Amino acid sequence: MDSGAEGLAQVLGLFRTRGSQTRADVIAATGMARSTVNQRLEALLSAGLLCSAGENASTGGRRAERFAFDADAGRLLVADIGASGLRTALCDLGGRVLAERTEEIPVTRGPEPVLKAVDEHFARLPLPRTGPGGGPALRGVAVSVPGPVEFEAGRAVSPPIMLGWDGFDIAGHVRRRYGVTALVDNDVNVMAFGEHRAGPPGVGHLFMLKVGTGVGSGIIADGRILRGAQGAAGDIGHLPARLEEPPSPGAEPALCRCGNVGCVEAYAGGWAFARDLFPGLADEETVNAVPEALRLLRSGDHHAIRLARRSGRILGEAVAGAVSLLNPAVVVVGGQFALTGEHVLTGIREVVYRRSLPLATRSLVIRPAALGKRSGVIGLAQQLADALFAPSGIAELLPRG
Amino acid sequence: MDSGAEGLAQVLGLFRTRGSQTRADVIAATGMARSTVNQRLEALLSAGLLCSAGENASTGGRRAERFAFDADAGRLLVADIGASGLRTALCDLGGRVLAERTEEIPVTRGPEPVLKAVDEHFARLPLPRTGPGGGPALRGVAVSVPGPVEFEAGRAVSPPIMLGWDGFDIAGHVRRRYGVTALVDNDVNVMAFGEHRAGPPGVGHLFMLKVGTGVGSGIIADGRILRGAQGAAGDIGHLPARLEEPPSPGAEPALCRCGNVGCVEAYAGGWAFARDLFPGLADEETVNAVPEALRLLRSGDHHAIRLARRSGRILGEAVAGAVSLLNPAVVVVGGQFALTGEHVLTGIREVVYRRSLPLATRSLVIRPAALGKRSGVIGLAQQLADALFAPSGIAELLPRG
DNA sequence: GAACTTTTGATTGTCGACGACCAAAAGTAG
DNA sequence: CTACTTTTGGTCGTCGACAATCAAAAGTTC
Repeated sequence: MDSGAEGLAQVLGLFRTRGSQTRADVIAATGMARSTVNQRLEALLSAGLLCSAGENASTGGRRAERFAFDADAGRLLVADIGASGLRTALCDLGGRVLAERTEEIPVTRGPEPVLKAVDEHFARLPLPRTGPGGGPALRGVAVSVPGPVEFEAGRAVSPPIMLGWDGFDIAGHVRRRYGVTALVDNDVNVMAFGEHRAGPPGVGHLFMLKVGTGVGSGIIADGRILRGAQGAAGDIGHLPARLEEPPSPGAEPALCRCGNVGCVEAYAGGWAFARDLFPGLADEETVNAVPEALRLLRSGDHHAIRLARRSGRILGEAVAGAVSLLNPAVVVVGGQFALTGEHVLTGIREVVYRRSLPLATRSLVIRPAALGKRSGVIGLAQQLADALFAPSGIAELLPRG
Repeated sequence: MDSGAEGLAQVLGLFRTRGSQTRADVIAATGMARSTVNQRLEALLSAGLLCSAGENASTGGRRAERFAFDADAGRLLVADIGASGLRTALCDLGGRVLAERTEEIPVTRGPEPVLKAVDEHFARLPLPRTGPGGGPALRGVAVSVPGPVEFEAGRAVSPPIMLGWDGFDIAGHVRRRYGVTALVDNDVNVMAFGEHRAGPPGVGHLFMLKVGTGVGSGIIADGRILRGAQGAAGDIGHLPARLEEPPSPGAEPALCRCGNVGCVEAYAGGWAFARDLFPGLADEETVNAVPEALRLLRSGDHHAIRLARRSGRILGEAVAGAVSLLNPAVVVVGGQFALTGEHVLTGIREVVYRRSLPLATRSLVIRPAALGKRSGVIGLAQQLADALFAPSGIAELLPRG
């Protein structure tokens, strides 16, 4: 029954994280006996999860054979559902994007229409029709949504901006439709995970800030996603904002779409940026005006730049708090608004390095998302691959039960 | 070499967390074979780590024998070093305090004098002179300090308020002196751990706020202490404070002892409370005036109560941020200032329930430290016991290597 | 007291991981 | 070509975990 699933996962994990390895490398890294390593390698090779990868240069004798994880042994479908848009991708098992599609669709339409759109994307992505000999098979599907997720159950819980999604069993929906492993997570969590994996190994503590239409964050602590008791961790966007100038007398604090007032998002999110850039806009119009606002920012409009920089500083205040609390090694900034020019990032840096404590900032790196707009889909694929290749799931991938 | 250390630790862990168990319980919980369970139990019994604990009521046949972790199989010495005081304890292996001592001594004296004071405490605690037949042996020593700690190395790093401790190898010092396992951690981390273990099982996410002379916090995420990249996580005390009233024009933001201005601690910590309660006090005197200020608060002085309540609200603003970010299941409030009456706690509750998001607060519990002033020492003992009984360390506790 | 339950102790054979050993393969240095 | 290195593939005995079995011990119910 067990038959070394633990060891199989350990060996496979080695190849997934460290790339190609020789037998001797595996023995040194795992501490397993040579005979055991050979057994595991043979099993993984015959399952098609490993492949030969050339030979080492000789060090005086016979050259050592290298093996590598075969990312082409299967395919993953992922859907990164944002507040206002959708990005889907076909990935290999290593999390590389082979093909992708995007679409503008507000998540507020509700689960059925949005997941139907996802299905259409998946149908049009060039997934090889999964036959026994017809190319790599589909191994799993992963979906992220812009709100809290009860991770084990794969369902959305009390999402503030996802009308109609509360309690919807997303994982069940997907699993029924595609008959493979399904995974659901929060959108910023998966971005954080993607950036974490893309970064240098050994960095276990990462803070991801997403500044798109709204503002959210994801936390990697000790290499794992920090979800909190109800899966609601990382909600930095609805913290009360600290403003640089004292509010002018009589001015009311900004109303936020979460129903509260004075949230970070209500001053520094993408929609707040559009609202401030185009005064007099109706409330319903601000969200739709975000793309236009970003165009203006990209074109170098001075007023837009000033506003973006100010957003960055307001965000910086919140991030500085998170840095003091979590002491991450790196802060990654992503999302459409933050990735439009360097203005938001500059504002964030300005405040964080001034505000946070010396020990926490001494070697702190604040950088834009290395994966750009693909942080989410890549993070989804990485997390899904982790789930597939965990000791509990690895048995299914081997032949003969 | 290995000989089932993994399994031994697993079985022992079962008894440590769930109390007394029968053989059948262990088999059900671990999934190990009966023969294996018997082997492990025999080993642990002969090592004196388990003991017999009566029998079950019969369910129709022979009564099942119960076994329990024998907390008296060894002793632990722990020292909880705070900013202004020291609390040491002799504990059993279950973390129960058998004897304790306290002393007022400022940590700023430096490592040698303070650790010498710890040694004197240890010498006076009724530790049975550890002989082969002379009572339970000393198994480990643990120390906590009020500043960031590089946990693996067991040394203090860049502590803001611990002059002269930077880089001091506390664990090495202790290990050399007592020749047993030594563990060093941050004071609030160990309090968080103690409260976490004392609370109901299954609560993996806890936020600990300590309000004593200063202000600090400790984070339990997924059942483990969150330390951050440099061991500096949890520094809530030196976040910029959000004040309820707009600062009066011309008023300068409060100077903090960390060198910055406007920190939470500079408005809501114990020394700030003393400063505001006794205006005109010299800077050097405020810290020493804290006990007197707490006496006044305890006596029901109206002004003191108002100030304490205000401190609570300022702390609440910071805690609300942490709650949104971390989504803990419970917030525990400890420290001398917070434990003097309910005033500070009331202020915190007032703000957190108003400020934080519905999902995060729906089932959030905010409670005072269940272990009172002993959170620290008990947390130290618990953590030390965990380290001793981990798979890597369990071999040393068994006879015959 | 007899029949039935349940726990416990002891034995045995199977299987997988390990480590030691040997021999073949592949290459380098002279 | 020869001697030496290094990797690889295989065999084999040992040991620990497991599962199955049997028998004794302890207790309940009738």
